[in-house]
Amino acid sequence: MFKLNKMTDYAVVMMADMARMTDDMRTAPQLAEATGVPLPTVSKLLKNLANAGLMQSQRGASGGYSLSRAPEDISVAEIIAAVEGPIALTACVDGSPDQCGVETICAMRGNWDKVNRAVRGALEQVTLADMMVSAFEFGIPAPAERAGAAS
Amino acid sequence: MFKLNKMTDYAVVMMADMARMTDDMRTAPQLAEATGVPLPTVSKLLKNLANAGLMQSQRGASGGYSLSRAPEDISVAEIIAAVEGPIALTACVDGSPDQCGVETICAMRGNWDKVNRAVRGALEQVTLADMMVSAFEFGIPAPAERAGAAS
DNA sequence: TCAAAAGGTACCAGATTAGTACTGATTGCG
DNA sequence: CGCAATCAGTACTAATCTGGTACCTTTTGA
Repeated sequence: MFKLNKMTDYAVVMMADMARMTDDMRTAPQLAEATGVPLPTVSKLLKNLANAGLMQSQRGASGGYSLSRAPEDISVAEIIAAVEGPIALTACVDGSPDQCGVETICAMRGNWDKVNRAVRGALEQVTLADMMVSAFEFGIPAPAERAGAAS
Repeated sequence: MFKLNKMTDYAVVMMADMARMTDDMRTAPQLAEATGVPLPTVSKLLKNLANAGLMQSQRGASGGYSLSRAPEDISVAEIIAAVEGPIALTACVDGSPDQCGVETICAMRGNWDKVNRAVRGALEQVTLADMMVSAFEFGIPAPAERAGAAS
């Protein structure tokens, strides 16, 4: 299905949630409360996002996290990369030299790079700001509507 | 990581292999031999590809499979869709009504559709013919080359 | 009628993921 | 100074998913 990890889904939701209140810092428990994602998971995700430079963290009492950039400047590609590692469709294309024992297959691996580039390019076009638009500006689509097409 | 299933990888390899000899029909055992992919797996994949209309199957003795279209007319998107189901990055976007119990998350699900469309569009640009080019025309890229770059 | 090949279903083992728990490090505040 | 709140990191477990296998049925040409 090509589905991305639930983690990435969470990450985008969390960042979108933070994007709505950029002024103040938010703690992991606050975000867990706001999104409904279990706290340990939120904490882990925030750590990854901070390491990737998408968030700034402030340690100590009254610390917390905040977006390091404007939502328009954060692409979905970056979020995915932060949570799941570099965006690549096959296991064989990055780093690991010889884990695929089948020659005929490996002969084609280089071509997956085209696909990777295409996908990465597409994901870089979509920003965090894009992900917020309809939900918070145009209202949430009615449940009946979602049930038919996309829930 | 965003990696696609090994199945899809196999599928592309198999189809590319078949594309090189469109004249005659090929059987599952032949393809398994040629690609090094275990026979039962090949068989399962061929079935899916045939159901998706990417291949034509001929039952009975001296039967087999053949591509139903020219390699230039088969997109990677189609192959992925045939093997892994419809291309959608989240589990929640197609069909299933209420499997995500978190409201805040679901409020944003509609926006993943943008990402899905972007990715699907990108994958539709890459054809099976594209996947064959360098491997069989320009030669296989050196392992050292791949190890360094090629994200 | 037989054998070869596709079509289908069910199942198992290994790998991966999501989630939890625990411990350590940093910093603001009383 | 020391406590408490918060981030940081590691290790572990349970559950899901994937890749692969086995077995049987159906079709069809010789």
